Amino acid sequence: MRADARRNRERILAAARTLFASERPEVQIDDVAREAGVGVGTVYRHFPDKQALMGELVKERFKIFNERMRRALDEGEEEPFEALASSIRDNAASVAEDAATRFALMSGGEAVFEHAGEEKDEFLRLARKLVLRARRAGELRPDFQAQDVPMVMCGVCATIDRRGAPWDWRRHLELVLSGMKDGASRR
Amino acid sequence: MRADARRNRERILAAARTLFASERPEVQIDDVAREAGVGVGTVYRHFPDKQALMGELVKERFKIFNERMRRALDEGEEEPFEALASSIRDNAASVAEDAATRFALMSGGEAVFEHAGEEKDEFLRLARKLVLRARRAGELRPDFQAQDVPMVMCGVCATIDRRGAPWDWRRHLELVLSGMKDGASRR
DNA sequence: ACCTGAACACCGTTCAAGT
DNA sequence: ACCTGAACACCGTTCAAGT
Repeated sequence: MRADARRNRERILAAARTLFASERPEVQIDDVAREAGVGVGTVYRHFPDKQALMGELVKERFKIFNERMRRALDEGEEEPFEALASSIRDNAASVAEDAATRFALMSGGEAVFEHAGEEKDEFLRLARKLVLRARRAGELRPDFQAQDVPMVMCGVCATIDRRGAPWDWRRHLELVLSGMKDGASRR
Repeated sequence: MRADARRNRERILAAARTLFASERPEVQIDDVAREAGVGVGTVYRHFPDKQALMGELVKERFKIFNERMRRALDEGEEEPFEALASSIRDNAASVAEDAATRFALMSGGEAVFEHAGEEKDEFLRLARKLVLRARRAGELRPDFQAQDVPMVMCGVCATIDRRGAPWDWRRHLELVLSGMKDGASRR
C-alpha cells in the first residue's frame, strides 16, 4: 500500500473514532471524510461501506480483548476464576472508555461482527481455555459455557451510558460475576 | 377520535408489529403504511415520527411489565425475592416472544423512552417496592438498587437473538438473579 | 376531522474525471 | 495506484389537494 494511502486510512479511522464518540445524531460518512481531510470516495476506497468502517473499530477492540485474555491465561494459574473475572472487568472498562467502539458494537449489524470474524474466533478459543480451567478448579458454576463470556460482556456493554439512564455498569458486572461463581465457593 | 381514525391507528400499530418483527433490513414507513392499507400521511398524522411509532410499542410493553409487577407485589408477600425474580423472568420471556418491541427497545433512541415516560416512572416505583421488600427480608444483596431492575433487564434483552449468536438468555438471567441474592441466603 | 400520495430533503454509495 | 466530489438512489417527512 502506498504511503499516502496508508496515511489516509489512518486519518479516516481517527476521524471515525472522534465523531462516533462525540456526535449525537447519526454520524455521516461525509462528516468522517471532512474530518479526515479526504474526499468521500477515499473513505469508500478503504472501507466498502459504513459497516466495514465500524467493523474495523470492533476488530481492533477484539485484538485488545484477546491480548488481555492471553495475559490472564499466562498469569492466572493460581486463581483461575479471578483470572477470568479480571480479564472481563478490564475488557468492560476498556469498552466503557471508548464510546466510538461501543457505538459500533451496539448499533452495528451482523456485518460489523463478520468483519472481525477471525478475532472473534480467537476470542472464543481463549474464553474456552479460561472457562475450562476455572471450571476444573471448581470455582465456576458448572453450567457456565465459553459462549457465556461474550454474552455477559454484551449484556454489561448494553447498559453503559444507555440514554442517560443512571445505571452503574460496574455493579451490574459484579452481580454477573458473583452469579458465575460456583455455589460452594461463593463468599 | 373518529371511529375510522381509531381503526387506522390500530391497523398501523398492527402493521408495525408485523413488519418490525419479520423484516431483516430497516423497515420503512412506506412499508408500514402499505401493510396497514393507509397513506404515509396517515401514519404521520397518528405518530409524529418513526420514534413515536416505536415508542408506542415500548409504552404498551411497559404497561404489561407493570401489570406483572403489581401482581408480584400482591401475591409475593411470603417470598419477596422469588416474587421479584419471577416477575423479571416473566417480563424477559414476554420480550423474548415479541421481536417487534425488542427491535424498538434496542434500536430506538432516547425519544422512544420519553414516549413511554409515565409508564417508565410507574415501573420504577413498582421496582422500588419489590426491591425494598426483598431487601428487608434479607434475601437481596444489600447494595441492589431499584434502578438495577431495568438495568439487568436491559442487559438480558440485549442478548436475546443477537445477530445469530447462539446465546442462552435464560441462563444469562439465572446468572444475574443468582448474583442478586444475598450472600447469606444463596443456595 | 381525517386521508392521500407526490414532492422534498437528507444521507449512503457510485463513478467519471483527475493526479 | 489512488484521490475527488458531483450525481444518484433511497427513505423519512411534509403539505397541497381531496373527502
